[in-house]
Amino acid sequence: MINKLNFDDEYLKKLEQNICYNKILNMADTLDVLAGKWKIPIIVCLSFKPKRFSEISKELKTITDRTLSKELKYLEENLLISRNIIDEYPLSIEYEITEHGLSLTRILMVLREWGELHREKILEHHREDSQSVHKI
Amino acid sequence: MINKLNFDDEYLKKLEQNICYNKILNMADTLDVLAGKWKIPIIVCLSFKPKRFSEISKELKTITDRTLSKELKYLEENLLISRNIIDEYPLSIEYEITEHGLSLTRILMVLREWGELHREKILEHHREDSQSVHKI
DNA sequence: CAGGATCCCACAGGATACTG
DNA sequence: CAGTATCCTGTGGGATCCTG
Repeated sequence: MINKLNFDDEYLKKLEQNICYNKILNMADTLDVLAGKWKIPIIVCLSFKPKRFSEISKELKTITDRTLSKELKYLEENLLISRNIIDEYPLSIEYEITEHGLSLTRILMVLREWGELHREKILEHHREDSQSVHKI
Repeated sequence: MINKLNFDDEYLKKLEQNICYNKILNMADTLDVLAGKWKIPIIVCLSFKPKRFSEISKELKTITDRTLSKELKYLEENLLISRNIIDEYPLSIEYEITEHGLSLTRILMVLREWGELHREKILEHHREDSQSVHKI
């Protein structure tokens, strides 16, 4: 989670002087937690209520067991979800979003809002493009 | 930029009913704009002032020309930066962040803040772990 | 049911060399 | 200077099969 961006030493110094370096690292850390195809869907899926492995798998139908397993482990290590053993025999486990996981809600809201804005911008720009083509 | 998450049709329906589907897509779109090793550093680098290809390359020392070229094109297509031709002979081009690009500032702030919080959480958790080890 | 083990492919991004 | 073209490698994640 540290120095994913691989700046060279000299630039790091500059950035550090600008107090910029750690800021960029923190951004990268957050992106890391949300990166990939399935982390957000899993988080959203669990944000409604705790669910079991097979339930999540069913809801996100196209996810593979392997990937779901890895992602759940990752999210647990990052304290975003907890893995609760409900029954020993037969084995029954429930995944639940933590408070820390819920603190991502604000991020997701902001991401969603900007995504909407961005989509508008892009569409608007393409409309202008096709208009100017017609003008010619 | 559409349906990167590859849900199957039935799940899409459910999600659509929950108005959840488009929200997740918008989040994914925003992440897409920020994903990868270099997009944020480039945006931050240009957010101070317009710069030329070689200047950016120098500041982010370890980036390759190929990657910088591709990323600049991507960011331009997404209207986050503009490519301004300063001189024809000799060729001189300046990259400048757009207003839309600056609107990412809020996202980056929120990402940074959560990244700090997250780092604290993780470190705190590891401290607890090592304490309980010492207790034993 | 809740996963681990293996194999495989597509794609991001680095290294290097070349061009208008 | 401002890139493009080729080649190459590491990694995310799918497919498939296996286990406590």
